[in-house]
Amino acid sequence: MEFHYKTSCLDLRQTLESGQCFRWRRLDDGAYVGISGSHILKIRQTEDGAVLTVRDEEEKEYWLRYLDNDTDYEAVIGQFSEDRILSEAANENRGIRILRQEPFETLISFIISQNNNIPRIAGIISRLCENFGERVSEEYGGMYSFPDAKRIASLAAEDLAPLRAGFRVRYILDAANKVNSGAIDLDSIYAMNYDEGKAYLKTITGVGDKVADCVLLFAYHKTEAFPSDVWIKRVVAEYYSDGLPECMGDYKGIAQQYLFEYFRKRTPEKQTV
DNA sequence: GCTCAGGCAGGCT
DNA sequence: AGCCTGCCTGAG
Repeated sequence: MEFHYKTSCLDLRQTLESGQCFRWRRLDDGAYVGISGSHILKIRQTEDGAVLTVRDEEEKEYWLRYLDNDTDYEAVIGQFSEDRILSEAANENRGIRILRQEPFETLISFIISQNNNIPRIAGIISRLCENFGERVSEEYGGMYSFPDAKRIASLAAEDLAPLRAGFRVRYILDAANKVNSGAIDLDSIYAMNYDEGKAYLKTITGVGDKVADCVLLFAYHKTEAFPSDVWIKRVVAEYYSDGLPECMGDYKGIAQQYLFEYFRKRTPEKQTV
């Protein structure tokens, strides 16, 4: 079925190519195809929102949640208007959504992201899914699920060599083992506050402040998280050395995404694409 | 050869 | 607590 999702503040390119997710593919006609869990979506931009191609009503609801339909982005952007730079960044990138992704996939993806660049991160994740995920659909040349913790925990470091993930392999295995054994219960993090969730995630080897913040923001939608990467550190050092503006409130994570895009666009020589 | 990529662990002070 | 340093891999 096709569902016409009428909404503001949803730009597929800004959202799906923002670096918060790594598995969306852009088709020749401009539409995007993605998979999350066992859910598959084809989505195409329209003037007033997007058209979703899904199997049934239940799938539609899954994807609306994934796309963070419940957050009022207009209101958040309005709140940001008190800070000139943030306001400009937000308005220029008003189509960005903070996705609600699957926790385990998000955890592994951002462990892989450390000291790495986006094309390579996407390549490693793609090889992980093709080698160890399940081929859940023959559409679009074959769609693979993200392997679950049990599957990855069953592997040895040498099995993961084809990923070419380097020193991150032992982190991937530690995370999968902790989740598989129950030492880490990812579902329990939904009910935790930001500080609790961060401390909990950091008990996984290979998860530091940055990775924990990305997981809390892009999987659990804890918008207080402000992932501080090399780009944002430069921005904060130059414009917010006295502290982040009050108007960010509990939406620091959304502000971070706007600022990240805004400044990344303005330093093309640093881009790796 | 070199540096850098949306960092982190481990060791040091 | 805060500062180093090394790290797989591949592109420029």
